[in-house]
Amino acid sequence: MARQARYDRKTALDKAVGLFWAKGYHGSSMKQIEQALDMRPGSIYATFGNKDGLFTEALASYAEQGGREMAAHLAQYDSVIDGLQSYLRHIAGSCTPESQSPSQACMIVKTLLEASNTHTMLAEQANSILAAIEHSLTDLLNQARSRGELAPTVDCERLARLFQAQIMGLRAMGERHLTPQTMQHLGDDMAAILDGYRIHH
Amino acid sequence: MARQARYDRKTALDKAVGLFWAKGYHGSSMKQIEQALDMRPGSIYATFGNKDGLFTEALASYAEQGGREMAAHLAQYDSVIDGLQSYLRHIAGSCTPESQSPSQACMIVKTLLEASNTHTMLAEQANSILAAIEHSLTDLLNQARSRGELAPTVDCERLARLFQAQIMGLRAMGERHLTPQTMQHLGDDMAAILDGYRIHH
DNA sequence: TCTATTATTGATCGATCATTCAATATATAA
DNA sequence: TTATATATTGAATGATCGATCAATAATAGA
Repeated sequence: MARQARYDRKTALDKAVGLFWAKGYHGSSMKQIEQALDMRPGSIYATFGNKDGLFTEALASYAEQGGREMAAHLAQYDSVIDGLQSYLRHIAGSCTPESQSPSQACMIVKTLLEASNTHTMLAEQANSILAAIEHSLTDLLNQARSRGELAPTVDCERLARLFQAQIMGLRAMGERHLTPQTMQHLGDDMAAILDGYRIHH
Repeated sequence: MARQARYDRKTALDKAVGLFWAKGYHGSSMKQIEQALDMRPGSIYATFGNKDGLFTEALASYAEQGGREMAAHLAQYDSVIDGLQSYLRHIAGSCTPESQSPSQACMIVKTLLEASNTHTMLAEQANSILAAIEHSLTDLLNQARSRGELAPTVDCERLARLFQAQIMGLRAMGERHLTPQTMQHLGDDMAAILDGYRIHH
């Protein structure tokens, strides 16, 4: 009974992620958004409400995809710690000059830092995403401890936050455009930290 | 032979740091800058050139002050590693809700992430400041190694970058507004990383 | 006091900001 | 085909952006 939308919502969101991840909320104008999504203002506002709504959906989409990628990566390993170490090295390795991603730093962290004093709603969204990641990391580490991968004395919540902070630091360092080898070394050094929490030394 | 300036340059820069550190480059409008500095546009432009010039000077001022504070902190300790560990704990402890600083995250890192795809000049400035910090950390660690504080096999450049990444991650986590105890634990856990590089293990 | 020099002011500039909406196009149901 | 419903368009909105500059104020030397 009606005309069908020319634009696929998910495709549009992916393009929005590409722009917002690179330039941030304040750094992306509606003009640039129109260009990136190949949509006219009316369509954008009809579909996503406003710039805030589009950013919110883009950030959620980014987080979901990131979560899926991390889960897929960890699924390749029997050992949780092996998986997390490999994940750190993988992140370090993907921070190369020719990586085509819009930015090396995490979009969630970029949003948290950009919005904390300018756009409370977005900062809170970033915060709750990070809390959810922290929580699922804690679960994962608790499983690892139960399985005997980690020393029984390990505080898995603390280790989860330490790991999360490593990712933040690693990816922020990625924005410095260091050499691939330097980034790889940093990933290795961060991975080595986890060895200290394994059982048996 | 001429009228004297009503505004002290350093005082104005401190106020600019307060605003830019909190809200970032794109998040701070000239209107807000006028208010923060209690200066009218003409005076601001006559003194600092333009918004970019003011931000550049503010960032440099922030970095110098940060460098002085870190040096003062380290000077309290005979051991370099002790000093760096204490510095990590100090940062963690200052990320409390009642800390009156404009932001918990580092302004240099905030600038790097915000400007990397929107304002190349500012990103390059942030980059070179971080490179300078990395370099002086490397020097410091090399001294520590010579003094027998660190294992002879330690790669001090790598350790300097690992330490820098810890600070980035720690202060980014500070923006999450976790409890003081949680932040303190994170600082402790990061400090513990350095123990692994000491001589004797 | 007068003159030269610099600082400050604040109205104003064109550009760009996010957003709106009447007009138009396209699809489905009848 | 016709009527209905939804999607798209793009010019236009008022607000705010960073920046300018002529007018005014204040200080110094003569």
